[in-house]
Amino acid sequence: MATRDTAPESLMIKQNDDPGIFAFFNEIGIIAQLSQTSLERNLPDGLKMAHFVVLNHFARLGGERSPAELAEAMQVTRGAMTNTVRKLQTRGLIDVQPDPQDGRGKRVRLTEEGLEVRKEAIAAIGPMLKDIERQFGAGAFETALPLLQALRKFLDTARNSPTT
Amino acid sequence: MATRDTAPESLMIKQNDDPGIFAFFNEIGIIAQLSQTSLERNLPDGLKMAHFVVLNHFARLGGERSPAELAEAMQVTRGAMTNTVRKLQTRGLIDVQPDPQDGRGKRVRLTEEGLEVRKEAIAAIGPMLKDIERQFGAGAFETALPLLQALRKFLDTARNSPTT
DNA sequence: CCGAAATAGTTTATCGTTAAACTAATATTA
DNA sequence: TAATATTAGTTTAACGATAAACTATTTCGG
Repeated sequence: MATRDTAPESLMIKQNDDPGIFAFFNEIGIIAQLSQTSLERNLPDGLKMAHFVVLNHFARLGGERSPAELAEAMQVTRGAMTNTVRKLQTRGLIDVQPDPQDGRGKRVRLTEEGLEVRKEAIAAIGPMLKDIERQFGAGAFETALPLLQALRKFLDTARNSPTT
Repeated sequence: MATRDTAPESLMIKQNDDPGIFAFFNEIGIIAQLSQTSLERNLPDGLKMAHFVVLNHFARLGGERSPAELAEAMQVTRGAMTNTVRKLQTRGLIDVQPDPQDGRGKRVRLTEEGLEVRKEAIAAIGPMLKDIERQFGAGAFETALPLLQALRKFLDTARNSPTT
């Protein structure tokens, strides 16, 4: 019995140990989730963001890459990139060849069909992005970008240094 | 044969169709992923962010909630919250009772052990957050927060309106 | 040169998430 | 009040991610 069926305020925290930085990461996580699912709902052919991002990388920067380089650029594990590359290859959106210089490696590049699908994808999600831009103003995102980029680099560095 | 073994620059995009807003979402996604795995590596007992966030919610705001309310607050599906609630309950970190007012519903609240574990979690990830704060200054995150919160609300609203 | 260490990529197990189908209970309304 | 619609919560299938173990090459050092 006792007072066991209410028990709320006694379990509350009074002190402010939820600084802005935690709220910040919290929002980041939720936005990432919501924006990803929103965008994927509009992407053609059940294309996922993981795939689109690779197509986009190639389309913007050209050339060819090893899977390891792609994993580094997208900041995912190589295992994850193995899956992404396999999916894109199966769909004919990228071309994968053994690296003639290195028996362990592979070389990946965009196919014309990949470029085409990427174009469709851009067209498909463009309106949604424009919508958001209209609501917040394009400048808002460009303003926030530097902090995000710096933070990303910091986290990436921290990840590769065990005891920091 | 043809010229099929180089094929790079012809597949490049010249026009700037990668506005800041896309880079923004790109960074958001990567930061979410990196920060989540970094934080989870330090959380006690293999506690995941999904679990910690629920504990934190209760600890900060007190009271009790239905699983549906929790799902709404965390911006995940109810199916996801079903899993999270089950895990937390199994570990004794929350208490789950049938809702006496509604035969379909449940009422969830924090246990003392849940509060304790949350405290340990805060202690475990605190240094990492402090580290980041030291690098960027606490103000940087508070400055960026309003945009993120507004964007989160926008995406949440858009999600619930099919044709926007 | 040859054995050890590093590197490229794959595989397996585990996990959290969404979407959609499903059960059970409550509201609505005709 | 009886039929219908809505709501709470669960379950299943599919998917992308990490982490860690594993294979196959290449590089490096003695």
